[in-house]
Amino acid sequence: MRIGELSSRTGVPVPTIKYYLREGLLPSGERTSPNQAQYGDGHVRRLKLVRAMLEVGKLSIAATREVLNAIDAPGGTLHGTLGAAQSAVTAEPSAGGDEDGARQEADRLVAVLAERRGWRVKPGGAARQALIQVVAAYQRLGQEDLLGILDEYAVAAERLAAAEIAVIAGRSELDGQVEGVVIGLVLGDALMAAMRRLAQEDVSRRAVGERAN
Amino acid sequence: MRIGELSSRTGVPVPTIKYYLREGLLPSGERTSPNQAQYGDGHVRRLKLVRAMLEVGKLSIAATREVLNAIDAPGGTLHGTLGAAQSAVTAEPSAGGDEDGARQEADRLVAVLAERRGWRVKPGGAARQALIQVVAAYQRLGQEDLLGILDEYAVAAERLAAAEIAVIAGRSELDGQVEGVVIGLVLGDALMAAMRRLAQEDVSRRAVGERAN
DNA sequence: CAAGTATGGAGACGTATGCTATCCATATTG
DNA sequence: CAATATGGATAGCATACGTCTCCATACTTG
Repeated sequence: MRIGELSSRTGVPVPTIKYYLREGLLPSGERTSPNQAQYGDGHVRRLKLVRAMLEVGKLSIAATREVLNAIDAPGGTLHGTLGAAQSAVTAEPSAGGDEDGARQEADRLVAVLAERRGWRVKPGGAARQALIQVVAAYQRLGQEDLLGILDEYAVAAERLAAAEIAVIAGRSELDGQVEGVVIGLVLGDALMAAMRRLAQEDVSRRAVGERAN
Repeated sequence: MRIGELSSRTGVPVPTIKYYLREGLLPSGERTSPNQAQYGDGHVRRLKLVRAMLEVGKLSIAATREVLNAIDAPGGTLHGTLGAAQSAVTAEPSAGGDEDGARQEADRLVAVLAERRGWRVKPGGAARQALIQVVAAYQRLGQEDLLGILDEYAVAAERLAAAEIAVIAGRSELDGQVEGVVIGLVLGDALMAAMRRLAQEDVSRRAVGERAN
C-alpha cells in the first residue's frame, strides 16, 4: 500500500506520517521507484503503536523513538529491553538543588523500602531515582503521613508486575513478548492512573455517603 | 517576606514566581505600598505545591490552576473537590473517530468491570472516559490478553484508594483533607508509576535469572 | 493517452507552552 | 545617597509537535 492507504487505515493524516518518517518513528517503505514506496502491515502495526505511545502514553517524540529502538534492538534480552525502555520513558530529574535535605531523607526511605520488600534494584537506576523524587515531593509538602501507605503501593506494584510478566511470558514468539513488556510499561501507567481515579471516585462517594453519584 | 526571600526559600527563580502570579497560580502578596508586597508562609506552601504539581505531577499550568481553584473553592465537599480536580487533570480524549469500534468494545468492557466491582461511577465522567480510551488502545494494539489482568489493576486501585482516604480522613482540619486528596490524586500517579517500574525491574530480573542486577 | 490527482522528500511555517529578559518608576538598604 | 530590589507589564526565546507548500515524478481514470 502507499501512504494514502496507510493514512486511511490508521486515521493518521498523511503529513503527520511523513513527519514520523522524518523523525525515525516509522521505517521508510520499500522503494519501488525514486519517489514511490510500498508500506505493509508492519507499518500499520508500528504506526498504531506510535500513536498509542504518543496519545495514550503521553510520551514525547524523542522518548517514543528511544523506546522503539529498544524494541528493535536485535539480540537484547527481555530484561535488557525493559531497562532500556524504562530509561527512555523516565525523564531524568533536572538536577535541582536539595537545600532542605528531603532528597536524602527520601533516598533513605526508598532504600529501606527496597530492603523490606527484597527488591534488588539498581541504586542509580532511572526507576529508583524517579521514586526518590516523588517521595521527596511528598515530604516537602508535609504529607509524610501519606507515605505511611508506601508499602501498599509497593505491594500493588509487585502484584501487577508479576501478573503482567506471567501473561507475557506465556506468549509464544519473542517479538510479542518484547512488545508486550514495553506496552505494559507505557500504557500500564495510563491504565493504572485511570483505574485509580475511578476507584477514588467510588471510594470517595461511599465515604461521603452521597446518593446516586 | 518579599519576593526575593520567597524565591530563596523555595528555590524558584524570581521571574518564574512573577510568571506564576500573572498566571494566577499564586495569590498576590499583601500590598504595603504601590509597588511593594508581603508574602507569608501560605505563599511558600502554595508555591511548593505548585512546583510539585508541575514538576512531579507533570500538570500543565492551566491544569494546575484548575486544581488550585478546586482546592480553594469554598464550601465544596471532599467528594466534590475530588471530582473537580479529576476533571482538571484528565485531558479530554480529543474526540477522534472510532472506525474499528474498539471504543465501543472498550466501553462495554469497562461497564462490565465496574459492575463486577460494584463501582458506581459516572458514565460520562472524566475518569471513566480515560479508562475507556486506554482499554481501547490495548485492543487496537492486539494486547487483549493483557486486559485479562484488568481486575488486578482494579483491585490494586481499590485498595490504594481506600488506604489513602483512610489516612486523609484521619486528619483533623478540613483544609488538610482537601489538600491531601488532591495531592494523593496528582502525586499518586507519579508515585505508582515509579513504584511499578521498580517492581518490574525486580520481577524481570528474577524471571531472567540474572545475577547481581 | 491526456488530464488530474497522489506521492516522496524537504524546508518553511504555525501554534502552544513555559519560562526569561528587559523596562521603568518606586522602595529599600547599606 | 548610591546601589540594589521590587512590582508590574510587555516582549522575546526555546522546545515540541505538527501542518503547509513546493516540486518533479508517478499513478490512474476517462
